[in-house]
Amino acid sequence: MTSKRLIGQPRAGESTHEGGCAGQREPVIAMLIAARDNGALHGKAFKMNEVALKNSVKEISANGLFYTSTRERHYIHKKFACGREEDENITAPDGVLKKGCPAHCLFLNGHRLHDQIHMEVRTPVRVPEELGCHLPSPEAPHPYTSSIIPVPHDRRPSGHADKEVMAATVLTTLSTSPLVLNPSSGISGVELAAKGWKESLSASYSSSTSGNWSWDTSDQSVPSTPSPPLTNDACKNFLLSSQNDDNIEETESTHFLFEDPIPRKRKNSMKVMFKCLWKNCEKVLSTSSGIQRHIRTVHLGRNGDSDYSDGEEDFYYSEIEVNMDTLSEGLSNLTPTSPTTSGPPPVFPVLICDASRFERTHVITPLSQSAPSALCHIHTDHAYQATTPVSIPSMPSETPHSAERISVSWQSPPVIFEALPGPMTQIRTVSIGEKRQPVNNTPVSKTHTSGSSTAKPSNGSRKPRGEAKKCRKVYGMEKRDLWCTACRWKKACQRFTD
DNA sequence: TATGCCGGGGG
DNA sequence: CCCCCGGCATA
Repeated sequence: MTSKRLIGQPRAGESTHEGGCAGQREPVIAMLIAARDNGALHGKAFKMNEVALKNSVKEISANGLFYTSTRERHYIHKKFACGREEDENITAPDGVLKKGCPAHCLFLNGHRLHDQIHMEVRTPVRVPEELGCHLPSPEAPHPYTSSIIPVPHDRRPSGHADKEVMAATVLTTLSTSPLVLNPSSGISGVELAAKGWKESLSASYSSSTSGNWSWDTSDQSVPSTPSPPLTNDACKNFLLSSQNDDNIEETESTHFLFEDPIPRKRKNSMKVMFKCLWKNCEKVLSTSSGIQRHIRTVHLGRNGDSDYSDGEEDFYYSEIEVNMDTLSEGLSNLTPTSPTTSGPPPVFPVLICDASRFERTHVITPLSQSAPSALCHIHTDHAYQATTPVSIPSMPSETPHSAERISVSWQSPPVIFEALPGPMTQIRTVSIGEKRQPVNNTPVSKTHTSGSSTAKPSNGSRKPRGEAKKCRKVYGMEKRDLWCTACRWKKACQRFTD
């Protein structure tokens, strides 16, 4: 998973935990900031983040600064990382906010915090022009667009930590939920997510902050085409990893949440790389120092010999993991499966990597979490006539495995978020309905009953008898009224499919 | 032999 | 379309 480092995030070796800074309250707040002068943006609320901000942003001082804890900062940054990618799909009418813009603009009561934050910049910001360096492009992420604000550290009531994490998880999940993918709904993904947010969280987070937070999303919020936030690697991976609570390997995102500056144990096949995020620069180096040096010298135009770093480099590279094993394995599994296979379609990490871009992804199968059909034993008559396959309508059908995106789909829209009090919220996908087989997880997988390939293994038109106990066996002749309709009609049982 | 289910037919 | 059943294939 790709996770950008935060400004001010300690390097390897430094303690990142609270108190680890030995009294020096770690300045927090990495914010964002799209250099955006469009006044029309004011007032547009990015409600999705409203609650998150309420909880992540702990305090807002009179001068407009806000404080977070380290963990919150990570979360915030995470979201910004997501947002940034959204930005990449947007062509701002004013031409200001464009690809590569590192973050959004934060508004407080209609005023851009950006302006105020800049007055409090702790880190001396160097002006590249003064140093005679070049800017990669006018649109490239500008170093000044990020700021570090020194804040007292002990402001966070620790009791809220889990809620915040939960909030983060839910928010991120909502932003990538398949619900958002439905093109038929006129509601934007952001709004949907916001709605979910408010519904699920507003109760418990009534109003600890009276501030009128809003995120400006007027331009970047929703792509006109229903291209979902799924294209966002960062968000997606975050979601996926959070869904999979028993994921053996610690993903980058959890890693993120718990602020481990150094990847802990990894599988042998995992290779940690550092990728330059500078626009049009795909440089991938194996060491953080290397990538920092690269950024410093190549992009920031600083003296390569100098070890001085104000942390800006951190903002321009991301840590990625490259799993060679999974990569090859996943690709080899791309071969179509036999149409007679009645089990769950193969689920594998769909690792796509175009030549210059490495993205390690963990694709967690929702199938493992969906209830088996026998447990969702809802009696529906005329199930016999019902159509079995479930397809995700909004998934682009033309390129199931497009080179750029990872194909992930959920089997059923209803997603229930269980707001557990634990530090990590579990998110389960619950499928409802009879005989909804573990269905297509990727568009490439076949629809089980698709008419095209009924491809019988052998001659006859009769399909082999299933293994599962059918209604007749389960209920017996005496309870024939409990049978599914198909069984009653001596048709292929639709309740207990194999 | 019991079961699963296709094909066909009646209403 | 709903419902039923003859009859075949299979375990």
